[in-house]
Amino acid sequence: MVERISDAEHEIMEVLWQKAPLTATEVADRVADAKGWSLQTVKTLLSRLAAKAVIGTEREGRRFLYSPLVERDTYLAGVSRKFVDRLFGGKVTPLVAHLAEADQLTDDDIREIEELLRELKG
Amino acid sequence: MVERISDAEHEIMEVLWQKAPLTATEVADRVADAKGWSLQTVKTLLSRLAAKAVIGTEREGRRFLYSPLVERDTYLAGVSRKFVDRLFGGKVTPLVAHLAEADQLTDDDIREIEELLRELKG
DNA sequence: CTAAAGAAACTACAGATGTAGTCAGTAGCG
DNA sequence: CGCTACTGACTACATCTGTAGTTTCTTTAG
Repeated sequence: MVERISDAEHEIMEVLWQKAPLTATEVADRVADAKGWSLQTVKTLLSRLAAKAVIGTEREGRRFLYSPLVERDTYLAGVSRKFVDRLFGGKVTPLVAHLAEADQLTDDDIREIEELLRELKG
Repeated sequence: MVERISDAEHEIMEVLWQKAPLTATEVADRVADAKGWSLQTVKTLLSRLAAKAVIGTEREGRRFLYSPLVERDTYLAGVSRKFVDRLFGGKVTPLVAHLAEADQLTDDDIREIEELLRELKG
């Protein structure tokens, strides 16, 4: 089981999932727009992720290169599962129903999901 | 927007959503099986929820009766939305796809969701 | 060679969270 | 009427999170 990743840490992971390996400074540059964190904050988050063995480090001269050790898909699958378990007793239908009620499903979404389900059955 | 409810607090909410109003002791009894928390812990959680105005209190003699002030549906809708936004860019399809890949959708689930979608389309 | 700049390591610190313990008041039992 | 037990209020404390500051080492420019 992948260790819990906090919200801030998740932002860092998204950057690394998009491109890796990256140095701390490169990661900081890429989150700067969205979050405006200082370089130090990003380094702290990278350290914590490394401590959890969610990312790996590789020395390159006097700095480190960071890369994810966990696939985005693997992580998302785990988190989704926990989420659905905890809030919807493990059933996906009520979740979809909720999102639908809250008008968060467009017609396109519905078509996409239907197609996906057809494939699953096929 | 409903204030953030922590995991432990959520357990308490589930009890109150199932039946309310309840006294602190009653809530404690109902979570005891699942979580084994002390009465004091439950009281602390109830206080925190009350401080967040997620539950309301009503004096009954020398004790309090607690009831949810937020509907379960409302809460779930908000949380689901945040979840899907944060992890799947707001798209439900990839979430369903993930759950499906992880074999967390049974044939029955698929049929249920298909039916739901049919209804949504009217 | 020396000083500045960059990088990691270590330290900080307030607020949230999980999990209680203790204190003080009150209501009922004997 | 005094003591016991139940209840809420207040206090505690370690860990996690968000968000850095400070120190120390090293490399590179002048």
